Amino acid sequence: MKLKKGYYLQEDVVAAARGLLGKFLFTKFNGTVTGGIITETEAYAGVIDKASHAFGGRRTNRTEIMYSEGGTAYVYLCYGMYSLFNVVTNKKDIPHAVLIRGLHPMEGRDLMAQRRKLHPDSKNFSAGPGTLSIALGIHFADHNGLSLAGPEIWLEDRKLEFLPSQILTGPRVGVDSAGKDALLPYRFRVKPGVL
DNA sequence: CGGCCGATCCACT
DNA sequence: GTGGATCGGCCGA
Repeated sequence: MKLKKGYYLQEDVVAAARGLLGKFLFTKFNGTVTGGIITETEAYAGVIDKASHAFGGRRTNRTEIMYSEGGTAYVYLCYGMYSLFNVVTNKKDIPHAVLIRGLHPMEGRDLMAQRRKLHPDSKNFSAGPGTLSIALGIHFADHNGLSLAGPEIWLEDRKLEFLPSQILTGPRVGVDSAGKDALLPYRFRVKPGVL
């Protein structure tokens, strides 16, 4: 079943990020569903987090989406060519977000492979934040600000749980310029081999 | 308006 | 292990 609104409203974005491991992420465009199990996430803790786009309470056209109510998609362009998909959490005006960094394909594998221009038997064709969005067909120009309660992009809880021993925790990727905040253990991923 | 830079990926060495 | 691709957002002038 789809994740309830209450899940997205939780105040602890780090707990939310950890909790999203094992949840399912789906997209449905042009009638075809693609998606799978979330295997890697990172928490971005809003105004007090130097690695967050909303650090210091910055509000711009781009970051405005992060101030939406939890349960909204924040999709932005990275390095000029990759759409990165985030789940906005917490109540309106608190710009928390969870970056989805890895997906284990479960449905629509053929279409996902086709979008990636890879063979369906390929491994790891949705294993990074950029490739994951390509595989799911998510694009910053089309899907930023979309509600996760809608028919195009949504998350489901299928009662898959990981043991603490199956989860790795560590510092986030690509945030070296965030000073002390770059060291925070806000990255969570399912150990290789578990799935 | 100009310049810098980024929550990345892949081909190539 | 390294560097190029590629362009919107942001900031300072």
